Amino acid sequence: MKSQVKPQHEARAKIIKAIAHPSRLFIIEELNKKERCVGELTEMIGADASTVSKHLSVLKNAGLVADEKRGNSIYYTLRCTCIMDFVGCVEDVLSANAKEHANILKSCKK
Amino acid sequence: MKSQVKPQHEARAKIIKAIAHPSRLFIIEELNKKERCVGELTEMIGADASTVSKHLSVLKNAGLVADEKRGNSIYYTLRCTCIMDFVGCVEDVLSANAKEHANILKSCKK
DNA sequence: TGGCAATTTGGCTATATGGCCAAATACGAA
DNA sequence: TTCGTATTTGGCCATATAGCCAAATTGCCA
Repeated sequence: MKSQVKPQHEARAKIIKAIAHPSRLFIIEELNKKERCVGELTEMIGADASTVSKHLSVLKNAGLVADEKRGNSIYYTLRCTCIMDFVGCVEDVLSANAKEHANILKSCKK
Repeated sequence: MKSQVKPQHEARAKIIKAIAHPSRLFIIEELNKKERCVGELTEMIGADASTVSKHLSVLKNAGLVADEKRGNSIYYTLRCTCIMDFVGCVEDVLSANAKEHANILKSCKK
């Protein structure tokens, strides 16, 4: 790989990796609707608070969310809503996969 | 997490995880330009052919690329070009992060 | 058929990740 | 200051991933 290209791809992969987890995807979608504090997200996800906190720190390190302390909770917000567009693209892939799978099944029955 | 929501997020995360690797991002970008066989990609990336082959199978399993045998090579093509739009979004995040980082440095100097 | 080139698979190791628990920290309120 | 709540951090284990090498496979072509 051209030497210059690699760090660029590594930086991008880091961001995408931060998104690539079921709970973190869920968090991103929730934060797209409205800001949430750790406790709320923890309850919605149903995992240990420490686990959710770590997910949030992954998202924060990637620059995808911001946090703000208010009262005695910390509220997280989504910094880049264009991520949600991407979820649409992923859904397209999923439905294309499902369709293809159905076709394979159909051709087996022939 | 609502029981119904989880499998959906797992399916999405699987796809995104497949994209979240520097070499695989590189492959996706190359295939967006034109189809390529394993040997070409291997040379461009500079890793072992078996490694590149495994990356391609990850992408294929996710339904992101398709392969077609021609001559005695196997050519891979990108199935969903909307992924490239997403890379633009990731770049936005990266440049926002860079900007913020610069601001922090600036405020330290004050 | 036999050999060659392209690709994939299996096996192994090193490293990274996700999860829980327990403990530490931060901070508002009494 | 002391208590209590919210959140984060550290430690640990189980699992997943990336990489290389070696070996197996596939299919073209002499």
